[in-house]
Amino acid sequence: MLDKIYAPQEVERRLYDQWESAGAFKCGQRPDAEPFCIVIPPPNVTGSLHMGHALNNTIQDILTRFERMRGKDVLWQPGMDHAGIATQMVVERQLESEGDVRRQDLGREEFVNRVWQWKKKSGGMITQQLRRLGASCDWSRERFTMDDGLSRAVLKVFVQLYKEGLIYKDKRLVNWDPKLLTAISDLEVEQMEVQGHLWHFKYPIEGEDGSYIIVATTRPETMLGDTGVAVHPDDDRYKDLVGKFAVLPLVGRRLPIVADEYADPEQGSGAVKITPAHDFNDFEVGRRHDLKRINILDQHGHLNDDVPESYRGLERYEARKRIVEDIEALGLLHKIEDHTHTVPYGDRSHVAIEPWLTDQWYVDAKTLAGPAIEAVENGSMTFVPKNWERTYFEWMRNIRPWCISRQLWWGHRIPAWYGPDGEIFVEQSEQDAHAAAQKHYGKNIELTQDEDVLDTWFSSALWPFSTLGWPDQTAELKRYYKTDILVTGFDIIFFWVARMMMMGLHFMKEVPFHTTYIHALVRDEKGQKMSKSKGNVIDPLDLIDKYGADALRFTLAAMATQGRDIKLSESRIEGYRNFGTKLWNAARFCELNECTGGEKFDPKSVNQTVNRWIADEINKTVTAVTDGITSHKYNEAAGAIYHFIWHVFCDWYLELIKPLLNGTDEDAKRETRAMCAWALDRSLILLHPFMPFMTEELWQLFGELGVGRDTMLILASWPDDDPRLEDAGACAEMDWVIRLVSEVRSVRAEMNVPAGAKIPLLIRDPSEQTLERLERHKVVIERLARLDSVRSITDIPSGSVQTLLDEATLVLPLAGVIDLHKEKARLEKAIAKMTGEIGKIDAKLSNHKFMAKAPENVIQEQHARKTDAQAARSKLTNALERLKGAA
RNA sequence: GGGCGCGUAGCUCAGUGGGAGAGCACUACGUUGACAUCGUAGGGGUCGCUGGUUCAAUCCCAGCCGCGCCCA
Repeated sequence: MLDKIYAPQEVERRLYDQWESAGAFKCGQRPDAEPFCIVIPPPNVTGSLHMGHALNNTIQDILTRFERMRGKDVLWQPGMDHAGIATQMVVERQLESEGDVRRQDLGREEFVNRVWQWKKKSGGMITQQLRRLGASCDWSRERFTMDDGLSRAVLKVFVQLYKEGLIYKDKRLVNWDPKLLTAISDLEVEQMEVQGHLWHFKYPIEGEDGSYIIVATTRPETMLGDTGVAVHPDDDRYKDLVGKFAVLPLVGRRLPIVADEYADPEQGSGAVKITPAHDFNDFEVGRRHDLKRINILDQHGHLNDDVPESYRGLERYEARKRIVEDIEALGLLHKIEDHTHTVPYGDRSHVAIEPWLTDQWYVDAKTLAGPAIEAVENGSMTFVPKNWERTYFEWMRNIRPWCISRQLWWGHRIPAWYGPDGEIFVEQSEQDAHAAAQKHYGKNIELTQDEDVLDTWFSSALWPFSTLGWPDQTAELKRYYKTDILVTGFDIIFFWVARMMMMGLHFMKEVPFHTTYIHALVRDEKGQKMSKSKGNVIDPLDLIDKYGADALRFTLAAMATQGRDIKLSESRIEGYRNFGTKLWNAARFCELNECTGGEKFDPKSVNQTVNRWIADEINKTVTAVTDGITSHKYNEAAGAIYHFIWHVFCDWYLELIKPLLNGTDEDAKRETRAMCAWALDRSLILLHPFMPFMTEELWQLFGELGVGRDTMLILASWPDDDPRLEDAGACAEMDWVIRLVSEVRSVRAEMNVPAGAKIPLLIRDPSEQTLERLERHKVVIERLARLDSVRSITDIPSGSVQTLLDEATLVLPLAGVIDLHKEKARLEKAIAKMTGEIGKIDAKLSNHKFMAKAPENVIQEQHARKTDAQAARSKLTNALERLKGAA
């Protein structure tokens, strides 16, 4: 006997182990089958499961399990990335707390060792958490971006792109993080709006005593690096000054006054100071006018030795204060205004980023983007929902060089070696570099390797082919590339999707996946993105502990509507937990009634109307669930199986078959048991991708009760839509039964007939068909509607309540029981509703434009509706008249 | 400033060019041994506002109001 209560904690662990140890997740076991491959968006090795992962991986697992059951050779490729900055920060913090040790104290090699130790001990917690969610990844193929194989891919890609001129070293302004002491890419910078000030300084004009040009700035401290002043060429106020020089206060440097369209006449004074070494826009202006670049900051954001002595070593905000004071003391402070502007912050360090002039490595993203744009334009890769392609195009068409070097120790070290004269040798190994150097210099010479490592996303960009074995031409690479679908959130389109497209097309000559499904972001109740720093995260593991993984997964799937973010509410999860319980109890019913299957059974062979009906209903559900998943409308698929199990199978089918199961017709009993078992099995199959644990548990338990199973549910076959099971007649008939029962129940409840009381049902004006149906379903109708008899009549007893079912009038003789006032009110309400309905239809039918232009079937439909409504109203009116007569 | 999206029942959200839906919450009543994590019945919405297209608009179009996100 099934336990009274389903206990997810025990079941989930046991079944996951069973699946994994049986090799159910492994790819390559169906060599003749069509392959299906998803690569996981590699979570960060320092990370733990959050709601975004839960949604992302639930969707991937639904697809994976679905396609596996459809018979494909499925690979869900798991793994993690090494998260350069995040991981280095974690280990540095650990060293600091353990013994006040800095990484520099250990040296590079030892530090990297410690990171690997950390990874072994504490990294990758998330892969265990994904197991708790039920993720059916092929863990035997788990990869890590710092693995030997993936590192080899990184080396090969870097060297090849360098030799093709698509990677180069350049001295440019970068986004410098003065806390983490590394460059970061544009994407790792967050623009934050802050309340600041606009300081207006007077810069004296050279050789014109008492004459000034006023410049406005949000960053006074950078004035020490000014090398020019720009005004708009059309700005009449300053026309005379162009070509002259200003004198930089505090420093004394001569600043050429140049005409440049970058200067906005509306902004501030219309004149802008130019600091080419510390501002991206100024850098461009400086380049146009050949202005000097003077770097005044060190790596920590402190003033360096290229400023007047008294400012050297000052921290940037301290310097700002001092400079404003000193300018004011000189009488050169014109005014200070409040000013809201955006300031770049590091997404990891949360400190203001400095544009800083350094040597860094860049990828020529513009060139690589070409084919990646084209692949989406020509449909080789499609976004679902489609409108995300606009976002993709927008970014790709305006893409800038990608800064890939990082001043870190944890990551793929850049395979570039320098000779004593600065000559660069980029090769896949030190040995090759030496060989190249030997050739270049004609002798053996000492080389030093570049100190920097690569952006983590550089290796992630190779993920769809590096995880499959590239650069080796493995069987898996051949079989599973291109992969089928990438499932991810929109926040990662630039970071990852775009870059995988570029690298995949360049190195594999084919897109990495034909579809990118962009799912919602799981937000908090205020619609805010969940983040640790905001402290608004909901831990999915807490929800799994409380409700089970199945309930969480089902909730996420049911809410995964395209184009809308998910605001998660716990009551919804509770509701779907209850859905699981409902199924569990239905299964207990099946067990109690020996509906456990086992024999070979053809659902087309059944005779009972109720059984033909449920076969048709299941068939419809197969179609709905299959279509929902294949069209990525997971909410529709989840809704379809939910509705079937609860509101068709449990609410009606099980109730309708109770008389048969308790009856004496052995053939009908046998048939019904078999059909019921089959229907439950189908339900388990269709629900499995969403609720893998409970369905597998029931599948196996019923296998033990029946004559066993050929496979675990995870490997069972997904059904096809089967037209043979369609049965419109049975559906119409059972629909009639259901409406009859519902109608009687409704009247009883409104008339306050005690739930336990059995009453007679009389039917007037029944058609032949109605009489046949009544005869066939008499027992179940009496049972479900709590009736002691059902018969047809010609005269309506006084004091009866009447209601309508198609052509027939249902009469409940409740004299003495009914509340006349209530019944009168009920009838009047029903009549009013019909009158309203008729009025609306009449308005249409009397509109000659409607009659002239509406399609014929719509007009027919309106006529039919009017006829029905009129008939209904007339019967209701008769009933009301009779009631008045009785009173 | 540019782009994307959202305003439908008390809450969270589906949906459709021709008869307004779900889950939760709420109200009443609980029988017939699968299920109180449940059953039966019920109340509740001028589908953000204003115009337009159409025989017909909650749905398509425009504008407005409110809200969110991304990019500059």
